[in-house]
Amino acid sequence: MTEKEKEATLPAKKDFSEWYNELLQVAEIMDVRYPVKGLYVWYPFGFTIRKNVYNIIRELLDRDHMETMFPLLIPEHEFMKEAEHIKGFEDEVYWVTHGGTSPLDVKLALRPTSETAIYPMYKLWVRSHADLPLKLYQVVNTFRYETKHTRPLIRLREITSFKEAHTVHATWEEAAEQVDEAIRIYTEFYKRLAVPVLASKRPDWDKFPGADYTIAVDALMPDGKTLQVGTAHHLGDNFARTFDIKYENPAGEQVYVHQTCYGVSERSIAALISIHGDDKGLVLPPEVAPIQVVIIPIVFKDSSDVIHACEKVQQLLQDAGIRVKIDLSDDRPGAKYYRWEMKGVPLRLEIGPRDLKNGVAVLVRRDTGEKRQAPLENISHETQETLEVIQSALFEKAVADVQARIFTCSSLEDVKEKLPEGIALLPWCGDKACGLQIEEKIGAGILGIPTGQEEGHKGQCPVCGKDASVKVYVARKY
RNA sequence: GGGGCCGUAGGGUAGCCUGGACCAUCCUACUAGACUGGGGGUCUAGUGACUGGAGUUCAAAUCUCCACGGCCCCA
Repeated sequence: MTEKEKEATLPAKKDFSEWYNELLQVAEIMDVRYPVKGLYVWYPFGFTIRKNVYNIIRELLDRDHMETMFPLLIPEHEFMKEAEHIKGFEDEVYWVTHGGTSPLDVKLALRPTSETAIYPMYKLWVRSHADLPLKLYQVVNTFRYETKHTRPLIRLREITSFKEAHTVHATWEEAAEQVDEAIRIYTEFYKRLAVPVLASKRPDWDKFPGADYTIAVDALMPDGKTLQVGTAHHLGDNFARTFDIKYENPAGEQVYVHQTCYGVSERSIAALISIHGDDKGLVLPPEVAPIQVVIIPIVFKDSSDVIHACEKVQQLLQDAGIRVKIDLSDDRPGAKYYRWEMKGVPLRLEIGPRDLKNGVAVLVRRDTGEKRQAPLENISHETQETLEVIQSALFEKAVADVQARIFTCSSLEDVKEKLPEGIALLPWCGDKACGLQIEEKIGAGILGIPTGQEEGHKGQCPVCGKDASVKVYVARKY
């Protein structure tokens, strides 16, 4: 087969958009053929990745959050309570208007997010300072009527996997601390996916509708655009006043609570796939790979001892807690290599008659292609160790890539030149008018002020020329 | 928000402008069998499609309109 024909299976990664769409299909993540715009179907293989990814976020949250589940439908009068919130979402809400053939007296919204479903109940649940803090989360689907270009896992009409946490605190300061904690949790979560993220405080005009402020984490995609993959919002007492959520403090006074909410979605999986994948297909970090090791028996006529050896190895690996599969299909070995490379299996193990004679197996890393022999006698230890090496190698490589694509700039021309590659760091005076002009002049967005940045003299604002005390991330956004 | 292009087996294409028969064609995929087997195998025999609706017509994959879906450009 010629090189050209091989490429026909999957476009090169440098053609990122085509590569992404095709990969979802060929690697069996999502089937994009569902006949409604913006809705897609999880293949079982993709869904297993999802399961593994969400197990991690659950593990992290379950340390001090409780999982819950609220209804999908929100009555109109609750949804319409918070003015800012409505303004932010009204254009993208689906409404249920009929029960059978009869019009409903009260229209029901399909949640675009769940604040207005949850907070009427929080009003009932929160009575005293002893009830606080309250930290709940749920993993649910949400609906947004996107009119722009929809894209699987990234811009959806049904977000199938929205993990949203909603916390209640006694004071504004405690809530602020929870927002920081949320960002720490997300950073750890993404590290487990081997995805480096940048945290920044969103500018005021880009915060969550109804929030005091928003801190978000972004991932840098291969095409140089950033993908917002997690947000944490300080809601102040805005929703508490709207939904009348109060507690009795030790002094016996009724006071409004302070709240936060924070979420991640299947965009996490979009980032995971895009950042690590290559021209041959998926590259999955061992943590989330549905199959961590695939064993390819190299069989000739009558080579039942090869099969037996493979089964024995499979058993050993399974006992060590490794997700392992033997490919016994009657394809040629080469065809199997390509198939499992497409599926992103981190480690391939080849065993043939030649290896048996030598008492070894051939180990092939998916991320580097590196091939080496390992003795069969301590195969499970070798495998385990290699998987760990791959996991951290993927993260380190991704971190280095992001670092190399953040550019310190001082002028708008400079930013324009650098943006196709990645992210710019630019001084900004903090004035909204200047910020909007920056965005307009370079045709990109201000992500925000990097968290942890110390204020001080950072140069001149490229618009008004005044002294700037902060630098902001600027990037082309999804 | 405005404009343009497109929709043919599971996937990729030809045919459409200029309506017509025949099993519509090729690559791939899938099914069955045989030979094979250390990087996408070969042969044989099969399976499978004109997005949906309305209109024009003796006749529609082809022309017209609407819907749904996809892609691109501009703001």
